[in-house]
Amino acid sequence: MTIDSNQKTSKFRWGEMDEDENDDLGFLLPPKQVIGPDENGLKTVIEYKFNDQGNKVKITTKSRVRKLASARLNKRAVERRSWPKFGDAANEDASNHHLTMVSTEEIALERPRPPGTKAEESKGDSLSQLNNQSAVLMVCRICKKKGDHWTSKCPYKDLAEPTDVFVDKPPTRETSASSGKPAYVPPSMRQGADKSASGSDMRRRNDENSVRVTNLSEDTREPDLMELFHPFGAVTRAYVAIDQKTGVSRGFGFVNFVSREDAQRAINKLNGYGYDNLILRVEWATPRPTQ
DNA sequence: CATGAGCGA
Repeated sequence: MTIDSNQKTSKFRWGEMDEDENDDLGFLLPPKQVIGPDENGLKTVIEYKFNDQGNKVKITTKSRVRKLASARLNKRAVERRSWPKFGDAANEDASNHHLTMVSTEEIALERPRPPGTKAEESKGDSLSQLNNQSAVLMVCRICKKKGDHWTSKCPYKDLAEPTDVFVDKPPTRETSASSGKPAYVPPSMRQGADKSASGSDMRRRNDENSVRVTNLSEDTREPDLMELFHPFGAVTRAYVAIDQKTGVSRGFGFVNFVSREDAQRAINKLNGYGYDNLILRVEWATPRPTQ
């Protein structure tokens, strides 16, 4: 056995068999030529190889270079060369122009966090200032106490005497003292208005047709629910319950439909439906106690 | 397994 054949055996690799064979005899072939790309973006490559019969063949490959895109890319790449080095590269030898390196810097990613929690410690002062401001703005309309609670939370809410604020006593169509013009009365409050139809029920949020979805994967968000449910009909709301402490999904949510029929069809179709490797449970939600 | 947040002067 010669030294040559030993070397050949040691560097033999199945995947590169053809290339290796050509490499061995490559010195017999003319060198590879690359011409262009020319003004039309046409690039020509001429190379020589031995075919299966051991005959020398010339291979000419023409390819079109995307002129505009490459020009644009090059311009931006050239621009980047003038940037000052940053990160770990800033400490490297400036004469090393072709520096590519793996950074060992620690880059802190911003994690999802529960709403209302501080992003950074330094913002504590401005946050408490903000709280103080809203406490001053908070004045209960029933007991007039400032900075303690909103009207809806007033301890005297149920036994409070009627306030001077218009609540359920519509002004009649009489002349307003200040302007001399008739005071505006909304149509639903005018005499003879159909109280049952529009009016008070209209401005209540429609939380009917509320569908509860459980067994959601942790990374399912409201847009995903929307996408999943809106083919069944108009969706007024998609909600995913988020854990207040950790900020991650609690694995269930709600979807509200305009029409009860659409909601029922969604339940029929999507209950037991496989989504993100989990089997969804979709059923009617029991209405929330505080609505 | 499991039933929602925040609004507001």
